[in-house]
Amino acid sequence: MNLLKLQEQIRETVRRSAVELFDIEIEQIAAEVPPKTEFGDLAFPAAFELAKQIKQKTGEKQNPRAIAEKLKAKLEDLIFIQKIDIAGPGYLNIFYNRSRFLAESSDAGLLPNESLSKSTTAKKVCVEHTSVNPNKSAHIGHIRNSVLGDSFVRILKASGKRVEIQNYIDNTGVQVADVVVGFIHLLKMDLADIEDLNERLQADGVSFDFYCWDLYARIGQEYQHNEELKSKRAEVLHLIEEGGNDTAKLADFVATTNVHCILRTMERLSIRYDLLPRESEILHLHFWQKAFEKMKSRGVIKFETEGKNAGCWVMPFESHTGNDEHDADKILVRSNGTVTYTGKDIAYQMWKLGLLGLDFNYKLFHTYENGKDVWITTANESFGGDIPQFGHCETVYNVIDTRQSYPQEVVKKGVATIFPEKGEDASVHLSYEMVALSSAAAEELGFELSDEDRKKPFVEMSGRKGLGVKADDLIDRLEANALKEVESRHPDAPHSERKEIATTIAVGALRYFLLKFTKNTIIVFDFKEALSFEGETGVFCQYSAVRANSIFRKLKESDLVESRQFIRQNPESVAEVFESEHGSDIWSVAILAARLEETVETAINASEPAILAKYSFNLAKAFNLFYHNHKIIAEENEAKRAVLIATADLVRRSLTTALETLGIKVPEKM
RNA sequence: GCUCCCGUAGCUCAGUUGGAUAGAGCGUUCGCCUCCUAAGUGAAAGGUCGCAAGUUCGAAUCUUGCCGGGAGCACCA
Repeated sequence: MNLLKLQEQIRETVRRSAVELFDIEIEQIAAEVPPKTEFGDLAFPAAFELAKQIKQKTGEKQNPRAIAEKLKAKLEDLIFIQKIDIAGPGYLNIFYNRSRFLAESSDAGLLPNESLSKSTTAKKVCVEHTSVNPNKSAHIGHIRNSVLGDSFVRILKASGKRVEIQNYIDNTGVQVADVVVGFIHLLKMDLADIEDLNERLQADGVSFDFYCWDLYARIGQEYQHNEELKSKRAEVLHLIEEGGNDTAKLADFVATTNVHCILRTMERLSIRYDLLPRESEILHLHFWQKAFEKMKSRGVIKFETEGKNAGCWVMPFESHTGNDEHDADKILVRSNGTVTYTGKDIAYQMWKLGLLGLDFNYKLFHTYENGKDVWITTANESFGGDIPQFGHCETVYNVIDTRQSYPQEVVKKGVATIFPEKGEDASVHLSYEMVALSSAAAEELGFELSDEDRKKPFVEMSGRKGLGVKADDLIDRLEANALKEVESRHPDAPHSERKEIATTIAVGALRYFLLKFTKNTIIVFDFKEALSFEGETGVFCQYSAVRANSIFRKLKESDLVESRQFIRQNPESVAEVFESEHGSDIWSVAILAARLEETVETAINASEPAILAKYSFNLAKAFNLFYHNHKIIAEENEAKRAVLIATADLVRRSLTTALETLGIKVPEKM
C-alpha cells in the first residue's frame, strides 16, 4: 500500500459516503496536505463543498462540522487510518496509522511505475530540448533549456512513461551561415584550413565552439559597417541549403564539430539524447513537400493572389485577429517559393507524431561514456546496425523559451488543423522564461553598459554580441570552487576522487540553481548567487543525503534488516515511539519522504520540475533537523532506534531518488 | 494597437485544483561542534501579498479596471 493508493481509497470512501448520506455526487474530491503535522496527514475540505451543494439542492442549511462528523463515521473503519479530527470550520483531518505505515513502506519501492519506462512496446512520448544552433558554444540560457528538458524527461520516466529525447540541429540556418561567412570571407579559410585550425585548438586545449563564439560575435560587429560582407550571407545560406558544394561541406564540418562540442558540454551535466534530427534532412528528404501536399489535399492552406501576401501560401488563423500592421494569417511559403521556418517546423512536428508518411535515414553519431548511443539523421542510406524506431510519438513536448510562443502556437494549431483526429493536445509547448544577466554580471564579463542598460532590471544575453556566460566556463568555475573546498575537507583522499566529488557538486549546484526557479520566472543571472554552495542549493541537498548515507556506513549491515523486522513485529512499541515527545517530529520526516511519488505526479501535471526541486530541498531540510535532534547510532532504546533507522533509510532513498530525477548525483562523501 | 507573462519581507524567490496563524534562501543581529560530516543548526527582526472594486462561508490564488515592469505580434530563426 503506497500513499497514492491509500489516498485514492480514502477519496473513494468520501465520494461513496457523500452519495449514501446526502445523495450528492462530488466529481472531484479535493484532498490537501495540511500545513502542519498537528493537522494530520491528509485533509478534506469536502464538508464545505457538501454544505454548499446541500443548500443548492434542498435549500436546507447544514453546518459543515456536522457534515464532517457524519463522513468521519464512515471513514473510521479504514485500516490505515489511526484517527480523524474535525478541525476549524469543518476540515476532515486524517491521521495515518504510523507504525503500520512505517512497516509497509520501509522496504517498498518509492517509484513503483518507473520500470514501465523501459518497455520497448509501450506508447512513447517525445521531448525535444536543447536545439542550440550549432555555430557556437552553449551559454547559460541554453543550459536552462537543456536542464529543464532533461529533468522533465527524468520525471516522465519516473512516472513510467517511455520517452524519446530529440535535440534538433538547425545546421542550415543563418546562424551557421554567419560563422561560415566569417571563416570564408573574413578569415579567408577553406575546409582544410579549418580542419588544421581545429587540430591546433585541440592541442592548445581550446574548444572549437569557443573559437566560433568569438568569431560569431566578430561577424556581428563587421556586419554593421561592412555591407559587402553582409551581402555574402544570403549567398552562403543558399549554398548551404542546396548542399553538394564546397561551402556546404565546410558548413557541415563547422556545424558537426560544434554539435560534438555542445554534446560534450551537455554530457558534463548528465544530459544525453536519443536522436539528433537535422534541418538538412528535412530539406533534402523533402519533408516539406510531403507536408505541403497533405495541407493542400486537406484544404487547410491557401494561395494568395492579391493583397500584400500575394504569391504566398498562407495558413489562416482565426484565433489571432489581424490589424493593419500584422496579419492574422501565417505565411508558410514565401512569394519566391521558399518555405519559412514555421513551415519546416510543422513538417517536423508531423513526423514526430507519426503523421507525415515519410522517414529519415539514420546513422550512429556517437556513443557516450556510459555506453548509450545517440543517432543522427542522414540523407544517405542508414547504417550502423540495429536502428531503433524513432518518431511515432503520441505526445510531443517542445522545450522552447516563451519568446517563441507564437510560432509554437502556429505549429500546434497547424498540425491540429491538418489532423483534427490527433488534436491540439498532442503538441505541448513546454515554455519557460529566458536567462538574462544582472548588470553586475554583464560588467564582470567585461561588457560596457550604457546608462540606459544600467537602468533596466536586466541585460538580455546575445550570441550575436558575444554577451553571455558560456556553460563550460561556469561549470569550470563551479568545479574549481568545489575542488578547493573538497581538498580542505578531505586532504587524504586521492586526487581523482576529489576531482570526481567536485564535479558532482558543481553539476548539482548548477542544475539545482536552474531548477529552483519556476519556468515563467526570468532568471537574472548573478555570479554570486549561482556560485553559492550554501542555503537553498543543490549542494545543500547533496550534503544531507551524504550525511544520511554516512550513518549507514557506520551502522552494521544487519542493523537495517533488524530494524525493519522489529518494526513489523512490534507495532505497539513503534506506536509508542511515535506518541512520545519527539514522535511527531520523526513522523513528519518519514511521511514527507513518502510523498515522492505524488510530488512527481504533481510536477508532471503542472509540467514544472521546480516542484520536485523544492520538494528535495524541503526533504533535505527536514532531514537536517531530524539529524540534529536525534542521535541514531547511539540510541539505546531498541524501538526508537529501529524507528530512527527506518526513517533515515526512507529519507536517504527518497532524497537520492528525487535528486537523481533532477539529474543530480549524490557523492560518496563531501 | 493587440496577445501573453510578471508585481508577495531589504534582496532573490516558493506558495500545485480558492482553504487553517502567507513561507524559504540570502543579507542583518545574537547563539550552537567532547556527540552519526558546521557545505549544518537554533532564535530574533523583517509583510497594507502593486492599487481599487467584485464573486465566495472563505481570495496572494478567480473576475474587471487601473498603475508599474517584461516578452511577443516578420515573406528572421
